[in-house]
Amino acid sequence: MYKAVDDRIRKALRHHIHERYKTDVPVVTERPPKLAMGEVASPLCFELAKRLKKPPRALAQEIANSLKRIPGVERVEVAGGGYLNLFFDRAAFFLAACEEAGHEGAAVPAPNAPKVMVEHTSINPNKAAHIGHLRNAVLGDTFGRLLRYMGRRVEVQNYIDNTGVQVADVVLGFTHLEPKSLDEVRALAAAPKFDYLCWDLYARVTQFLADDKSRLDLRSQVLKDIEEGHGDSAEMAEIISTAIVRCHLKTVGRLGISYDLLTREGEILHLKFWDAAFELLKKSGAIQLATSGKNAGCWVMQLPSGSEKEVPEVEAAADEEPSELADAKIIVRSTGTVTYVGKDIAYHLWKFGLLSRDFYYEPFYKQWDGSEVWITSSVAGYADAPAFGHASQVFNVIDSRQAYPQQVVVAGLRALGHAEQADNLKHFAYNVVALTPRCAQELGYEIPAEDAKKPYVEVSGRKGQGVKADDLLDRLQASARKETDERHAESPEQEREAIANAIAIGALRYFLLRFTRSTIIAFDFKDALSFEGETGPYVQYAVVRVNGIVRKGLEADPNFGTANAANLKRIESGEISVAKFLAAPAGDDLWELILLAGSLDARVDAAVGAQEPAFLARYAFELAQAFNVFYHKHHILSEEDAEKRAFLLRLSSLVREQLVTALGLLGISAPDKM
RNA sequence: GCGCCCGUAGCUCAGUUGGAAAGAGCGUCUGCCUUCUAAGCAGAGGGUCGGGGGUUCGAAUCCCUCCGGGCGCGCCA
Repeated sequence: MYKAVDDRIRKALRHHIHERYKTDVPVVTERPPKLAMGEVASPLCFELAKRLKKPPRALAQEIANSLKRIPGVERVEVAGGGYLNLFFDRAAFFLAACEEAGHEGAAVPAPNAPKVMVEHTSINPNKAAHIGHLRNAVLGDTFGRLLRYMGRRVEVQNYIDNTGVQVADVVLGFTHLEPKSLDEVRALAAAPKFDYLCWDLYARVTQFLADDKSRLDLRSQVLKDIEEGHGDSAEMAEIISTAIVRCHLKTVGRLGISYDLLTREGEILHLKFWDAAFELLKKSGAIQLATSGKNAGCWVMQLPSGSEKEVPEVEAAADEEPSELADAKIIVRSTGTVTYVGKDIAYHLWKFGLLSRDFYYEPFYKQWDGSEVWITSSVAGYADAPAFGHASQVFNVIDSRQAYPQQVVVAGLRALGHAEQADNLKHFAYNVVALTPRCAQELGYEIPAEDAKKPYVEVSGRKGQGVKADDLLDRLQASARKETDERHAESPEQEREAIANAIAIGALRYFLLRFTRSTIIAFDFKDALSFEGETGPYVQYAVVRVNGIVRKGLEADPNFGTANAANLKRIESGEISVAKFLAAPAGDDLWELILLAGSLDARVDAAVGAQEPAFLARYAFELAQAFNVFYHKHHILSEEDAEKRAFLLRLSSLVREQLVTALGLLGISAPDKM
């Protein structure tokens, strides 16, 4: 609601200034620091003053006097050196916010609307998921929810690198360290906690390879077999990666995460996506064959150098390649094999529907929400598969260390003449999850003395270090369950379990979302397991409190519900006037809560615009906090003025609706009680 | 060496395109449960926004420079 009024104001100001002064200045608005300064302010007169060479305050006064009435705005004032302060019609805002909260969220997009693709999770299918993977998945999932809420058509993909070295290493573990037959591996893969078993095995393989470098040849052979897709190694890799993917889907399912499609690297290889992309790249001149120098024999891509300060050194000897080709990115090795960036370019051409090839598809797994996730296939698949791909915009949720290869993919699209797609390919970058030194020590990892003083340390997943996602979830669940059991001993077991589950997920998702993307999260059990302060459960608790009011009201009076419904109508019709409860200054605190509750649209818009789910997490917390203050100040059920009680009740449920919506976008549910 | 990110309260972090007196949580100290669940609320204390220049009517925010930290730059993925 706030955004709607703000948009209206900006539009009116822009129009007014254009008409009156025959000039255009950027019309920026902001929330003034104090309520006494109104709800929307604009400093545009400072800029206008420069253009017109007139004092800003005088201009502001002129505009305030001549501006036509804007719906929803009660009055305009001039403040400070020339600010325009606009004051909302409080009662109208409240009624409109209530109206909007009932059916919030955009309409379902048309089947042929432009598609936004979000790729996230993309965990190597060779071991259990850890906390760092969860940050990726939760960020991507939340962003997808936000896009859907804004009415975009969204397709969520999870890329599976089932033919890479990481899977090869685990195959090597089963063939050389254990050793296990194909059938034995098949049996292990069907048993629970296979991802944990591989976690440990992978760490052992890392050590095995480090002990004797010549063993890397073994790995190369396994990798080659897997890529070519034949032999026992390939079959074992298939068994392992498929089973691990199921483990991952189960783990992220606990957090309410699902996908539309799993795309596998195997198909990109087997269906020759690269061959098609290679032709395009060669034909367009996007890549060149280096004939001399250190990259001789490789097909390379020259990245547009962003800076002009590149000094054209003349150090290159006559027989050397011009230096551009020497420091270009290698796409095809001198052996003729394609690098991973090359495959990624092919994959992204497919994402945008620019490749002459497509995958086959088959249903793969029933997800937590009952939906079926599809997986790519090399053999003619289901005719009734949904139309995947053909995105107009792509977001890749990938950690920020991979910024460079992502740039190469964008440059590749651009070099092929797909400037629009290059612009619409966004690296949704985030920083990794590290551990606090204390946490690392708690887990038994040795850390160097100089690292012990740092705020965070990175641990090695290759060595089997890190916090496994399921372990963390189990701990959260157990902790929430203990608390729930103490508070609700009388409730049935199943209900207590469900409450504990909601709290555990709320705590974890909020913890991962409260940090902005560029922040390195220093993970610590103490913070992650907290249910107090700025946490998910704090927000859930505010919702529970509103539920509690209604429940208590019903307990005290069986007619509470019908009386409520009647009062609602009287408020909507204006029979009960809410303006008197909101008039300044006595009504300021209530108005402030309403204003915040009505600001969900603005915050969602900002979160999507900045690609920053943390904005919404913060909003949910702020609103919960404001509600808690209100809750302590106004005792609703004992309010003697019946009209005021009705109003306070309506306000409470408005807050609840907005909190539930915000939490839902964060992937967090609010239990009835907790 | 080149590129990207970061430096804000004791600790962990916000501060959405430059805007009106710097915020939150945790921790510390002090209060508040016979009234809608204290997973809560109120209050106290705590900051040269890494240092220094500059642009601007206005800078934590933009530019330069220095200091300190992280990451990336492979015929790995």
